[in-house]
Amino acid sequence: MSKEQINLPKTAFSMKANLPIREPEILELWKKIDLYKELRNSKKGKEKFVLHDGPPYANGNIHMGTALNKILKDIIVKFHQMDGKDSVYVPGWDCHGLPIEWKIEEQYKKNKKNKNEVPIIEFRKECRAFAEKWIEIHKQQFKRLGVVGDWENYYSTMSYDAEAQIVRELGKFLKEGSLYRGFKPVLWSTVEKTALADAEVEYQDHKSDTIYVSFPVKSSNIKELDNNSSIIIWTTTPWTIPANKALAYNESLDYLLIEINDDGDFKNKKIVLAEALLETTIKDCDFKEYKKLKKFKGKDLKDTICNHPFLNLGYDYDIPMLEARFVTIEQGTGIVHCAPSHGPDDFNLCLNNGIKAIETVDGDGKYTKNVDLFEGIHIFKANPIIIEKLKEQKKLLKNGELVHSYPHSWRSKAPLVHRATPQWFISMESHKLRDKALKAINETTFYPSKGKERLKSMIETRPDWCVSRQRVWGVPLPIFVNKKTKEILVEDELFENIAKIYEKEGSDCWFSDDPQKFLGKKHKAEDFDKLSDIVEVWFDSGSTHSFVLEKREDLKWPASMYLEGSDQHRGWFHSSLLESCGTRGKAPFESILSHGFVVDGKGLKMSKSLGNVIAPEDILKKYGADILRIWVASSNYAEDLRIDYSILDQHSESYRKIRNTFRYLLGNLNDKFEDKSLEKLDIENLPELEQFMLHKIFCLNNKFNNYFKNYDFHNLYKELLNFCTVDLSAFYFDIRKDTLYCDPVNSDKRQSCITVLNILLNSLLKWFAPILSFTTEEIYQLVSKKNKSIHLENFIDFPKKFENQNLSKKWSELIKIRDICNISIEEKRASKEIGSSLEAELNVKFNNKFKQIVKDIDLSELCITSKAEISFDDQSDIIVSTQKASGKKCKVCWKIRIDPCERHPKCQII
RNA sequence: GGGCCGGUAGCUCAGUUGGUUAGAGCACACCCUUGAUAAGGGUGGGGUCGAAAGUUCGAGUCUUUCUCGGCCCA
Repeated sequence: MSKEQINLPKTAFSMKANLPIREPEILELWKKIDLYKELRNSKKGKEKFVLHDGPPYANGNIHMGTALNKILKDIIVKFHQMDGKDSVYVPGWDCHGLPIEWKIEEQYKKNKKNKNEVPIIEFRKECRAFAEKWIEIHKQQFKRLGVVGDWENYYSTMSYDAEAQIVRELGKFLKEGSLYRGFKPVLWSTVEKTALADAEVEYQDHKSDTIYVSFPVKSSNIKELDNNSSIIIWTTTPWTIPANKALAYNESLDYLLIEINDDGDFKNKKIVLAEALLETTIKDCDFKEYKKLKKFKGKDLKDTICNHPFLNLGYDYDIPMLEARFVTIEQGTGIVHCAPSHGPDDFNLCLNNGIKAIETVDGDGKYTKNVDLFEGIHIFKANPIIIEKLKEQKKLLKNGELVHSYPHSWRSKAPLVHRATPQWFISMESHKLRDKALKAINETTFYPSKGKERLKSMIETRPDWCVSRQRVWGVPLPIFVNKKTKEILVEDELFENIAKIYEKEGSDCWFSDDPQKFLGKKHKAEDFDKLSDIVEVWFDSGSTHSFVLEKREDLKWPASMYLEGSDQHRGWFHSSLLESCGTRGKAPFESILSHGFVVDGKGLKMSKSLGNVIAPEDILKKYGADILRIWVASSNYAEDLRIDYSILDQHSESYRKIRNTFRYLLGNLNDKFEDKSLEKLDIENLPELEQFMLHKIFCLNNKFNNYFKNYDFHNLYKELLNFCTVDLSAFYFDIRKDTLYCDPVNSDKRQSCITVLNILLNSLLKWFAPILSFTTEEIYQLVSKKNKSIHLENFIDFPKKFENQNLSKKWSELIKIRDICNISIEEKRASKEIGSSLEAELNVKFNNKFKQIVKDIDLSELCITSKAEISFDDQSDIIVSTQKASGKKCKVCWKIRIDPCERHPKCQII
């Protein structure tokens, strides 16, 4: 009979979430109402927030890193939308490039098809289809995470518009003159006359000539290094000596200056070599008599200049000594001869020191006219000639042979060489690109702030940007070279003409159609060589700001934010910055947010061999997207993010707490939510506890805003979760159960509580919506008809009158008193004298100083006991004693009373 | 191998300019409740702050070395 007299919670919102089943239904709803369109309509004309999507590569299923990235983006986009902005999100994909080419080639190999027999056009079509297929798969996977965006009008780097604009962008660099032709070494087969990719290289044993060569010192900061001294190098490629441009040492190694006393070319000469390699070198060179003159650190070699061993044969340029970490004491002399045209290390070291590579060997393997004395000689026949010349110049200490692992062509099995081939570079210096980029970095906000230094130090030290690739799946470099003058054709009309053609039919035609089509009427095709290189893919994605942000009406340039993993400091952040600074003098972003990598529960990276890989799909099936979204929100993205099933289990526990908080609210509101005006609320007539809760809401909202402004989600989430747990569940909800269940439905006190529950429901729904996108929608659909979706709502602006610092201070004290009482109650519970706190009666003796605080407070209500007697004196602070409450238990409110229950006088039982 | 970043309770995270016995939530243990019930409440245990050395009256906070991990580069 008593059950009918109380107001128990009732709601259609189930305790069990069943997210893997329910979330797809919510996705259907969003599709049905066209949520993205609704979002745009709802904020038409409002200030825009544009998070520009860094395009993932359209290849392979998404992994945890991708999921993290997309969810983080979605959370931020939704926050700004609810903050009143038009927060536009256009997803994109990166489509060109080698990995897709490889995938298609793999398919060819499987089907015994020869790539060289397939027309480029056909090959490229297959690449395009492959990318398209993955875009569709990715789309579904991203949507399932709850990511809301313009999925119908996504962008891709292979769209005709994109390819056209990339040509225009390159045109800008060409016109400016900062895009120049240089040379860079690639692995080259002189048999097939082609460059080889890493995958086409096999390592086999090969017999090489070895030589020890002396480079006479021209000048040095080490005074003992006079004109009678030489630097000694060792190499297995004598034919690269004519291409030598520098010597490399390691600053942390110890070096020796020794004098040779044996008869021969080096009698009484001084030579330099690494101390650790003295013995092997002396032995190899058959020296018997020598003496050590000086020992010094590698760093002392700084600024030393040498002469080329062929100085007297016209090689009269300086050979600087450069510091390089790749110099080791494994073999040789601890000093490495550098031919920038014939080795990647050499090339990079020289490039960083302003020494450019030139074309020294042609496609057949013969020295070019750039090589004095040896022009026309094939490099594989050059070694004996070079060795002979070195002997003649008295620069050869010793020659020999060595069998070692060496790269060969997988097809012809011929040994390969590093050969400098023509490549296209964007200069960091010629038009002050580096300075512009560094300035732009200073004007950008970084989350976390350490990203700024990271990007800056990369830009400070990076060499010129090589943008050409000898592959086929990409945007062709729009370059014609005059056959006679070797000049590049740089004309706006040309670039615009090519761009217009690409806009219509894409860039495939570059490889198939008559070059005259691109040149127009002004030039004759037969006068020009048309390049077949393509643009490296980082230029593609670095240009997205130009064909997405600038071109689309719904976006803005620069973007409000770029958000990617921290590896993109070297990648997309970097290339976008350079492209934009080169063409527009400014960064294409106002802020950069970078996040760490997903690692396993122990902090190790995920790998198949460790067996610690978790796929987003597994999580969606077992937990649902909202749990994954909680994981994103609660992790500190400034560092690496750990995930395993125990971590996810923990987050599902938190989710249940949050879900039950909502369930309590909904149950007591009987699913009848009323969006009451906060301004009109008569706060002063509410009970103090309700006033205190409004104050709590107000403060939490302030914190919420601050955390949100700093994109500090893990603290924001923690704050929300603690609010649910500490302030609501264990405090307010627990205390107010009595009122909600047992007071008359329309009593002022109960109605005041209902008002606060309404406000709480509304607040929590909105605070959580960007994170718990599905669950908040589920609830919103249940209780609100105002909008079609929770995501169309705005955050609440709480009136200042909610704030009440004095009351807050008072209630903080009361909570401390409550804690003390609880300890006392617990003692009686432990000794089995009482069970429920309602079986307890408190006697609290306060110091007089508490009089003000406790004056109008019902301690029994605060501590959920049946009775509380208080008294005051001047002794100690607070003394609580608990005893079993005497009397009868009211059948309705379960309070134990000697007198009849004032609320339910007829329901007393024993 | 080099550069950068990081290591605080089982987990996710706080710890201002060095200043009392290092905090929160979750998890765990025990107890209560059975009118939020595959829920809810109470109490409690748990950390040589990655390791060592140093600076200091005093170090989770500063310095050095080492170690483990991550990203980038070679």
